[in-house]
Amino acid sequence: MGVGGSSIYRVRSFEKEGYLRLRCGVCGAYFWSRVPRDNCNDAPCADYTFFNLRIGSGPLSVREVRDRFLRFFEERGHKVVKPYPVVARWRDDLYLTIASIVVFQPHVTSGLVPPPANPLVIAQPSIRLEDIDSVGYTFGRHLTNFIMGGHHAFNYPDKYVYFTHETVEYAREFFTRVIGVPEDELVFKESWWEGGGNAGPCFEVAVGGLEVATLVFMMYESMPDGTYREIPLKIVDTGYGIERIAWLTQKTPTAFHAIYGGLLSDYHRLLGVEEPPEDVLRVSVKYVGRLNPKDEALYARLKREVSAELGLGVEELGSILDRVIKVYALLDHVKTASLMLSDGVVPSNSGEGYLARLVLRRIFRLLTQLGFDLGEAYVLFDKQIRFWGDMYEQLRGREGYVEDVLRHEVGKYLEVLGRAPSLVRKYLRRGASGLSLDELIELYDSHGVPPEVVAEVGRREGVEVVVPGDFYNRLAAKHSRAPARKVEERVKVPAEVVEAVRGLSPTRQLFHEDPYLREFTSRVVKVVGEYVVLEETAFYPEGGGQEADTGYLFFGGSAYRVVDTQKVGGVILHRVEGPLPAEAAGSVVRGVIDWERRYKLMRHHTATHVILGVARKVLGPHVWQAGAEKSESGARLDITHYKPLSDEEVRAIEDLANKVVLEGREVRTYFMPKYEAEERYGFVLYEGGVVLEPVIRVVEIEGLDAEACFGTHLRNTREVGALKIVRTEKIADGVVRLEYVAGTQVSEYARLLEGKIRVAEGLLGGDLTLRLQSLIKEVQDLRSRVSALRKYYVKELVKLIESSVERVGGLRVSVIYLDVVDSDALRDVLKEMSERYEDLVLVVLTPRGGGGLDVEVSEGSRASEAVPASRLLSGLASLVGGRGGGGARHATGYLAVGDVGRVRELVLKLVGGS
RNA sequence: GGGCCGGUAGCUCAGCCUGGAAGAGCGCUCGGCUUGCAACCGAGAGGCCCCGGGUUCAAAUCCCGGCCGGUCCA
Repeated sequence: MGVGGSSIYRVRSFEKEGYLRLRCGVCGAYFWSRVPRDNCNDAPCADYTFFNLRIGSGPLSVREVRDRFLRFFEERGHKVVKPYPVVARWRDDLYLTIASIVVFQPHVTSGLVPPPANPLVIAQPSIRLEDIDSVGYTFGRHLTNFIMGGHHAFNYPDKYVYFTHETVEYAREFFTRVIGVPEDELVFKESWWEGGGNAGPCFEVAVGGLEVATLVFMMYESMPDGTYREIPLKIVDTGYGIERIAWLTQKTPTAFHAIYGGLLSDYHRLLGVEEPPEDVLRVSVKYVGRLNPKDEALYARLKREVSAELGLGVEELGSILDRVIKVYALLDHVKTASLMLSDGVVPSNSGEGYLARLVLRRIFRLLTQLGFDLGEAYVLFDKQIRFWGDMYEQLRGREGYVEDVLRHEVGKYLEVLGRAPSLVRKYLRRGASGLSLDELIELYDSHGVPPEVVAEVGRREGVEVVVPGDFYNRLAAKHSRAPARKVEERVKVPAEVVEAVRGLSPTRQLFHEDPYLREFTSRVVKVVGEYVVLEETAFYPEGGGQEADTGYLFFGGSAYRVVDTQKVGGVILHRVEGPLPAEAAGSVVRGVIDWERRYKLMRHHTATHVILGVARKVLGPHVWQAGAEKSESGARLDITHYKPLSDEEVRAIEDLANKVVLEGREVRTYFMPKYEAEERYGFVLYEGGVVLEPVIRVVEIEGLDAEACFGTHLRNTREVGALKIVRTEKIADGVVRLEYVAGTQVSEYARLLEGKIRVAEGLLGGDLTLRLQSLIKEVQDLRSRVSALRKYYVKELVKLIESSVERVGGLRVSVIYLDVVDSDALRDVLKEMSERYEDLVLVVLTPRGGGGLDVEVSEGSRASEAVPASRLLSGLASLVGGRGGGGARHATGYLAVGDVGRVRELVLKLVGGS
């Protein structure tokens, strides 16, 4: 395939059309152009000059560019593939669809599954949040959502489609003929692409300072040591920036004008921001290609230079740009959030939900800065949904959900902001002056209070808070030491066993052919220690959230208990108690599974599909499985939902689920090509997890649910018997857990409840409710009696103290011994007495385990000056042994003697002697 | 999934760093002042200091482990 060295960049078209290989005077990269030029024609090396080009196509909308792009490649033998959701549910290493190739990773790129067509073309809505800070400032070069036009060819060792030459020729032809870019303006810059563990050379295609496409030739795997290894599959991975191309053809001052059309004016009007004169934008846009406005110094320079050129005040220009950039950012962010939400993302504090919240919070912050009432934010979403509804079909019909979630998120955001002032004041109070960077970071990191808000509160408190310009960079630096640790798969089968069964042919899965099969015979393939491999088996191996089967293997007149079943590759391993003799290999065994256990598992598994399908119906299509577990005794299912379930909702789910059970819907299981299944059922298929096989097993409950699932299921929902939700709980923000039981476990559960009630009634001696009522009354009576007695106790105590007072050196001293202690009442008395008599020294002794005495010393204010309580106590302790301490008016401790009389004498002596 | 912050009266929180008699404001109850209300003045009730272990003479406070909430980052 002619791969290797830099020759990969020498493609036929360049030679044929007379392109020159040149070097950029700014960035030093090599590039190809038909005419000599000093730079690579891409920002930031070049200014935007595309406004001055004559583009043959005339102005094209985003939709028109997309359609032309698809048609162009369709006419050249590419099959058009329908776009995928922006939330990458088919991947567990990525939350968002960040490029068209993501749609085919990792199942196709790794070679496990053939692509749906080859070559193919797709216009994939994509979301990238890493440049979210720049959105608006660059007038549209950065966007958080865009349509990536990708044509892809997958070259296998035994099937070659096309590679570099054709790819470059397609690009040349598309841009010159379909879009009508003058060929002399077309530049192909040599570059290197890396991502997702793969790498390869690429061309960046630039026109008039604008990069409009990237042509990647994925051919290496990035190794951990930084080197590359060639992979057997060579992939053409291209990305055409549909929005940028539309901008190029429309030559509007910003990409937002080109993309959002009439929405732009609507947003200005709604947000109360005046549209700036066109020359302000025209002049500014020339600079934003070159100056990165995220850098504050460069943004300031941009304002200076633009205002000089226009003869406007820097201040005036600055305030225009600051506001209009926020409008642009809002157009972009609201569209991104709408796409994410309508794909069913539930905002949360983890997972993809967090990314949705991140975008929403930025929106709220921008709106607040523009003085817009957050309560009205939905209007902005509504506009976008209407505007884009016929181009992005997932947006339609989700308005209610978007509005509801939005209201909910605004509420949460306002709550955080509401907490901000007191929080900031707290930080201000404890510091000497102002706030340190660490404190600012902590406020944002731990409490979600952005530094602007901190500064604002600080101002109102009369404290100047300095926010460093690179705050967010510093924050990121603080977080960079947190490598995402790979979740370690729990190893359930020892490595040497895995090694020993490698290469064995897959076990025939009788449990799929007939999930009701309880007994079978099979030849033994291999015995590895306590593990047995059979040719075929009805034992279900743990997987798909269903526990492993147990049972018996019968061999040579003995029964061997199967305690666990696991699957390694396609080989099923039975772990038996008491090893099977090695000579069993080759002979026939009889297997019997523990049917009662298995049937309970099947009931709970099918019940789980029912509950999920029903929850989606009751709560809405944003409900996704976030985890599940089925056991013999019950099952639980975690679903994404943005608020806790009400009792009514739980009841509705339970009722509808039982209705589905009663209706006796068929549960069908079949194997189906992956793409056909996705087309038919959508990505709800992957509720239980991602499947990396060309043919997937689909379990479908008629009219309710279809999931890719490995588990064993009932034939009909009627067999579930009955369903009872026994508990719901919010396990994380945006995730609700449902626990339920099915079939005979419902009666088991009822029995459990009954048992509890019976035990309680046994303890109470009668009817639960009646006895509780009378008990409560009894407790109340006892309480009032106790408080009456306590008053008496207090009075007696006071009498005791007063009658035992001895005068020593101008102070009253009382040493009393109590063997029944009501410590709350005692403390009250001590406090009161020491306040009443300022010359009182009061020592209370109570018995302590081991023969010693607990001591509490309480003194009036004057007494405490003469003989501080703690000194008195330590004096005692040093004489008789013990420890203790406290303050001048109160001290506690213990003494190592039990002789009250002796202690009394010592106290009198100590007080008198001081 | 990980980091950080928090959980004390009905509510909002202080006290925790540096262990020694559980606090404030609002709300509540009663009384005073008022034609009445609000305000004001006075008195009072209200606490498993999230749970479980540990250290200590002594834990709201220190240590360990949980639970719950918040937040930031993947």
